[in-house]
Amino acid sequence: MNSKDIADRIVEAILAQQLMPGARLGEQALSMLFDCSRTLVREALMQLAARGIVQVSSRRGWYVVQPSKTEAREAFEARRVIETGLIRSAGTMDKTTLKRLKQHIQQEKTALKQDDVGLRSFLLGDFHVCLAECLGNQLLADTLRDFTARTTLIAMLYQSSHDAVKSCQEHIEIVQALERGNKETAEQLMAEHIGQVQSALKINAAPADPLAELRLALAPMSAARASPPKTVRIASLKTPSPTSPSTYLGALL
Amino acid sequence: MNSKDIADRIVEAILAQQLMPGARLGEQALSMLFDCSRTLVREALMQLAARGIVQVSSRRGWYVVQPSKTEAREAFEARRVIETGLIRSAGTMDKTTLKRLKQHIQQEKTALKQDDVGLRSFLLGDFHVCLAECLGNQLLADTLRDFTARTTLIAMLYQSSHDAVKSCQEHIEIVQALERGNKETAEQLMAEHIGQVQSALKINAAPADPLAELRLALAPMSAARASPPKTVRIASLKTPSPTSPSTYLGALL
DNA sequence: TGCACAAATCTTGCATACAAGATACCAATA
DNA sequence: TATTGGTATCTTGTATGCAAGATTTGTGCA
Repeated sequence: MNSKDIADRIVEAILAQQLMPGARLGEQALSMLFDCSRTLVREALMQLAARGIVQVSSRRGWYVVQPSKTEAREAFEARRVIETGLIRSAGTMDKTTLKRLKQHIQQEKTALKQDDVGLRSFLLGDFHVCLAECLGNQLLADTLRDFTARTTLIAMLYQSSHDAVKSCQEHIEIVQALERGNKETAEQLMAEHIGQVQSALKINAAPADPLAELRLALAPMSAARASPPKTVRIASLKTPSPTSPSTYLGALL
Repeated sequence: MNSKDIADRIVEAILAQQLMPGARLGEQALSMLFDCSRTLVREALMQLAARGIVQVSSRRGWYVVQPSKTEAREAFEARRVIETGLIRSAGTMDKTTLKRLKQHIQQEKTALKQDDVGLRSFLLGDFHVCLAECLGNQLLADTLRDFTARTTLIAMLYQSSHDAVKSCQEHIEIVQALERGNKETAEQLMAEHIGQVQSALKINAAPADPLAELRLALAPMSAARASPPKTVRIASLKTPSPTSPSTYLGALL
């Protein structure tokens, strides 16, 4: 268990929407979880900070990033630029490569059927990384993984209403276009696909409500039952930056 | 002096061609140089490793990366994809932005006149980062800085014969096209510009020969003079991975 | 009750100590 | 001379200790 494994695990958890934006990543909690010293955890977090996945607030703690609206726009633009550009500059794809993409889509379908939300989210994002690898650029594929983690966080933060089934369908169409050798169409479809995901964001909604669950769990009763208070005071419940460590960190195991 | 400063300094030194590919970055040497403990140095190196700038060989040491031919191709393709895509997806540029770009080019010209090789190399690379910032995407600008560091290392490794004056001239033409609002031309020029830099590489030359100087300095005599030994034994001169630490690390001050 | 202030606790920041592997060096031997 | 084996040295890998700032908690007071 080295620092790279820890970093990878955290990124995976984000891609699977098991780590929310703003989630606390305490050094001690992680060191206990991965059964190692804080040193290794710190190294992993430093690497993730360099990749823009987490950030540290001095002597307060490490947190999964909460991209601002500007950062959200930039992340989607970055993905659009890279993914369409990669398709455009690609040569023709051989059979083996197409097979790999089709297999990936099969996995997506399976995850959709089984309603495995974590795996589904991971695979829908991983498709784009896989495609970049298939198009022969590992450097951009790695970059894209980080950017996809970012857009996944953005989707969680800005309450994306995007439909997973639709997303998968769009992946299918992109691969079909590539199979026909119709790169222009593929590029166009990819641009639209990313645009779809982006425009499904409620970018003006209250960003990041870590109390949503509590609110839902505690609020309703007073509304339906006897004399409700003038205003629902739940809003004033003290806001613990994230939920309890165990809730979030459990996702890493 | 925190780990970010150290990392930044190392990247700058690479962009200024003051750190060669394969250069050794000893933790102790750096900690003495920056007057801090190995801990901070390690954090910096970890961040740079995550960004693909340095790599560690287990219990042997840290080294500036030496991109393979494949990685070289990927890095140039990545830059081409990102920079042309960024121009394509950009809106119109305002006066302030154009002014900044022109100022940057003025700096390039000054460095060229003064024959300041380090500053020249840095500025020629930084132009692309600056442009990305001007086009309104900090995320891609940061990514591009790392990729530019990579291509700078590649240029050093594969003995680029590219002309700095020509490069600056191409920058001028790109900005002119942008000023005219002619994005298609700008995109085309950028693609060609990056292509020029790439094709100036001697990609099939012996990559990274730290002994080149010694070889040239010591070998010729025996060939022209009296009874030469059967084989020139220079090749068996022990190969010190890089030059002495002081030579390289001096560049960081 | 509400508020202000102080103490206790929690969390990261940084340095250092020691372990362990890799390399270089040196001597002994065929 | 060339090679082999062993030892010393160098370098990173990891854990831990302590300092210092931030936050939370608790307490006394009005």
